[in-house]
Amino acid sequence: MDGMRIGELARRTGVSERSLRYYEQQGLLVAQRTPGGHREYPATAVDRVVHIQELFAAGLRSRTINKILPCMRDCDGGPSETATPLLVEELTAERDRIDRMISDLLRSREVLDEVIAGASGAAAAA
Amino acid sequence: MDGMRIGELARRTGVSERSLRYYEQQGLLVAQRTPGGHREYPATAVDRVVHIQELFAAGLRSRTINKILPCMRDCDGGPSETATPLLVEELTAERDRIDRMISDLLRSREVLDEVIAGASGAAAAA
DNA sequence: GCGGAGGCTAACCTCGGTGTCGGGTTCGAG
DNA sequence: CTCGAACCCGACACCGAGGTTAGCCTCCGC
Repeated sequence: MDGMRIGELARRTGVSERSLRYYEQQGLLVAQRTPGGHREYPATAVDRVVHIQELFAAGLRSRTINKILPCMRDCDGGPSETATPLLVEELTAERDRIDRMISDLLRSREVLDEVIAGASGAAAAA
Repeated sequence: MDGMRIGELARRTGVSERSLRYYEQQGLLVAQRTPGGHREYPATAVDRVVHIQELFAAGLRSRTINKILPCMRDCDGGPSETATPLLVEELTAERDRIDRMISDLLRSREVLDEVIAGASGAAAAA
């Protein structure tokens, strides 16, 4: 129920051990250490890692996640820090970046569709 | 009117010499060589580079562009190769990949919006 | 033929998350 | 106590378009 080591956390979250160590290196995840130096995670770490994964999946960089995490409630059970307007601004900028990527990709798809249509037409004509 | 070297092509297209050499390395652009080894481009290269740029701007990778280019008419004045069904299939796969990226990003934006909403709410509550 | 502008190649760096490898250490069951 | 599994850390590879540097060579006008 309580402590687990990195292997089990990896198994439970589906995240590789490598990534978990990376998260720690980036300050996203903290771990107690056994006297021998092995990482020891509390049960709440599972949820935290899941949160981190969601944010990574959202295309955010570790630096950004680092700022967001302390503001998320029910992330670690701890009291959520107050979100500064600056943070909100940064997150909004981040969302705009994603918006731009989406419209770029939509345009990509259009171009590709045109090419496909042209290619199909050529094939049909030949 | 006819031949030009890499510097002029770069100037006319606004693409760096480095990129032009990269395009050649990727098989997107061919160049004659002078006896001394300098690249010699025909006037039509300008249009071709512009096409390449459009496709890059559309977010396509060089590998994809490499497949598309020979099928585009009025690209180089040459006869457009007949699009094989295989190519159409590959392009369609590429479009599906882009579609997946788009839906991933849409979900990402949702997640981010939730975080922003939460953060704003926390700030408002504080 | 000389000099400067322009071109050539090869090679390293960027960014960021993660796979992978290697060599050393620790844990825990038997 | 011993052995194997699990863990530690550091470091390199990767992807992709292209910036940048270094050292050498070519082109062309004078």
